[in-house]
Amino acid sequence: MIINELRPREDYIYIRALTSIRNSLDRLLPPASLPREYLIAEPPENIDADFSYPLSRERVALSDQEKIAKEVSESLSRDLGLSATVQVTAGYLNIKLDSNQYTSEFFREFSSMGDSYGTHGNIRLKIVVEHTSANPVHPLHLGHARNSCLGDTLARLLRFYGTNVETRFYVDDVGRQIAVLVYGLSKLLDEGKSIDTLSSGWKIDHWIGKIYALTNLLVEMNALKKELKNASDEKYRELIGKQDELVGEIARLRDEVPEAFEVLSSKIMQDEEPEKEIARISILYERGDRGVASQYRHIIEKVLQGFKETLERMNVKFDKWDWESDLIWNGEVERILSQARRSPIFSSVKGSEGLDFSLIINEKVKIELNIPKEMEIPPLVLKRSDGTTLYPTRDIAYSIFKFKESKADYVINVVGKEQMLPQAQIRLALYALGYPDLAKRLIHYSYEMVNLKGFKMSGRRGRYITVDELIQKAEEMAKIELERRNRNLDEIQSRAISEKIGIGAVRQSLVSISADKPITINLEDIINFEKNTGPYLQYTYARASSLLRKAEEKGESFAGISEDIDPITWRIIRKESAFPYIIYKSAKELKPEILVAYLGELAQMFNKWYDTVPVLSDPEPSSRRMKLQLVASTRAILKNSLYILGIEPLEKI
RNA sequence: GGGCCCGUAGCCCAGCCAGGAUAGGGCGCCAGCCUCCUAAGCUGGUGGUCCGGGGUUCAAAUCCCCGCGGGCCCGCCA
Repeated sequence: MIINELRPREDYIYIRALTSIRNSLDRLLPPASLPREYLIAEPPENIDADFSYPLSRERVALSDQEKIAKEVSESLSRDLGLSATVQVTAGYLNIKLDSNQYTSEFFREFSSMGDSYGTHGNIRLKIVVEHTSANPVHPLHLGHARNSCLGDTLARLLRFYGTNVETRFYVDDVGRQIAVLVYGLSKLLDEGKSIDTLSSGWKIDHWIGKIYALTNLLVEMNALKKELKNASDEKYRELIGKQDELVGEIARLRDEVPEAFEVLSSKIMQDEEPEKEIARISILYERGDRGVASQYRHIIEKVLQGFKETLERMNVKFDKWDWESDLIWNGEVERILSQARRSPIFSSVKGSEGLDFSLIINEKVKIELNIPKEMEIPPLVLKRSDGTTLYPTRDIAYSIFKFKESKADYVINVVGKEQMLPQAQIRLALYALGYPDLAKRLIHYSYEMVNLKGFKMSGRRGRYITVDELIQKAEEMAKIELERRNRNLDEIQSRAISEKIGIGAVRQSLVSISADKPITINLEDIINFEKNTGPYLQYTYARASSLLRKAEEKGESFAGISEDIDPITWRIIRKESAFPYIIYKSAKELKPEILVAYLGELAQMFNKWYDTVPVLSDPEPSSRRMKLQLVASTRAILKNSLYILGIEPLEKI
């Protein structure tokens, strides 16, 4: 999963050095099967060098090794005007750069680029990131938190890199789930009250989540009761067990929304065939029935309002909100269906209209569309027998819409791993229906599930931890930690800071783990404030900021570098000069965790340096000025990175 | 039954794509550091059959094969 078009900007010193070394190796060595820059790395700490390359893998004669060392050194001097001593030790080419020359070049480019340090210019590439897209039937929960943080961070990262990014939220308002909610809610609204009145005291999406879950459970109960009537003895026992479970779930919700429960339970349990009614509503909505549509939209807008509040707290914003139903009403979905009917892979699947991919699928197609070799793709049913559409059908239309409407080069769908198969089917459908290029540029950015220890989450049953609860918990913990330090902050300041720290903790932790690892957490784990966390970065930033504030007050200058650069300082400078490369790499590979890991290392180096090296009290002016420049560059890198992570920098903590 | 992913210290994770120097961080635990720029910090110590077994290679946590354990998917749900 990479964005192939992204290239590193060639005028950063770190990237120039890397390129120069790679070029000289390529000149003297036989062609390699992979770009040699991948293997040019920082050596272990006990080796006194800045870059190294494992020459032993190249099987070159000893005499040639010397020649290579000489060429690498000469080319660095020629290409960058940088003196370097290059030696071969233990099969490694070890390159040691002139730290003074390198440092002054680093500071020069840093000061000339200012706030944009680390970007790669404006790339003519449009990327759509669709993420979160939660069903508007319950509040955002832990799984969505991971989705939102990943999606939003990817969008910010690509934007910072220099591509043109548009974020989109798909309002999934068609299908059974939402119809269940409308069915239940309409029973309550029949009494003549408004949603706002009924939900008073609740955050609207939280209340609606309860109503949805309760409706679902009562509908299930209704069906179960009927099944019980004509069940055999053996079956009866099994169903009774299931009933007990349902009763437990319902009782839990009854206690939370007692008034709604009274109305819903009597009405739904009396209903002869709730499923029929749910299907009827759903069909009417797809047809665009005015009454039903206004009812639907009214309810969904309420839930979206709740989503927006939560997302705003997390610093997540969307450029566009797309309604699934619009794609049906404006004929986009019907167009897909008629294209499908004309396609050679159109077939009858279990008596319904569908696509049979077995006719087009082969190894080449699988590779092109990023589908695993061994994966079997079952046929895709496009329509229910009642004539309504299925989600993948609508999503085919939506995929094309995203490409067309945004004039996108890539569309990234941040969607759970469990939807791997339908996502693959959508790519195949695009491929088969005449959009092979779009199919190749539709990326399923998949992430694994988030679970709570000892707790099975279920939206349908109303069992989940909401993002709002998560955030609140994080903020409370941050506040306690903040106030324990005895700062004289008033309540307003204290709350403002702890909100930002709480979000920092949550956002950093959710993107620091690779997306393909399942997360099982307890709330205390996700929120911590020590090393390698969002708050640690915010703290480091605040430290750097206040140092610079003090320096400015004293009228210090930030120019010039000192004669001798000590090893700790040199390490940080090298690290900081790699920042643009890290941005390039994490953007190209769509891996924010690369950036996060880098930031943890940088912050740690800086804190270590900060503790050992006096800055403001350094009596030597040139050394003091260089140190201040280093603090400034650290601060700038942290600032840009925190922006990418959607975490607010704090000037003071 | 088939597929995808994960398995690295008591716990959480990076490294795997692109094989290379004694396998890195963090948490925890133990011992230190605030008359000095923010102690959400810093220093030192503790802790590893890289799930197991084969294979390829000068060299395997990394590549291949066979297993084991866990998660998810295989619906006219999304």
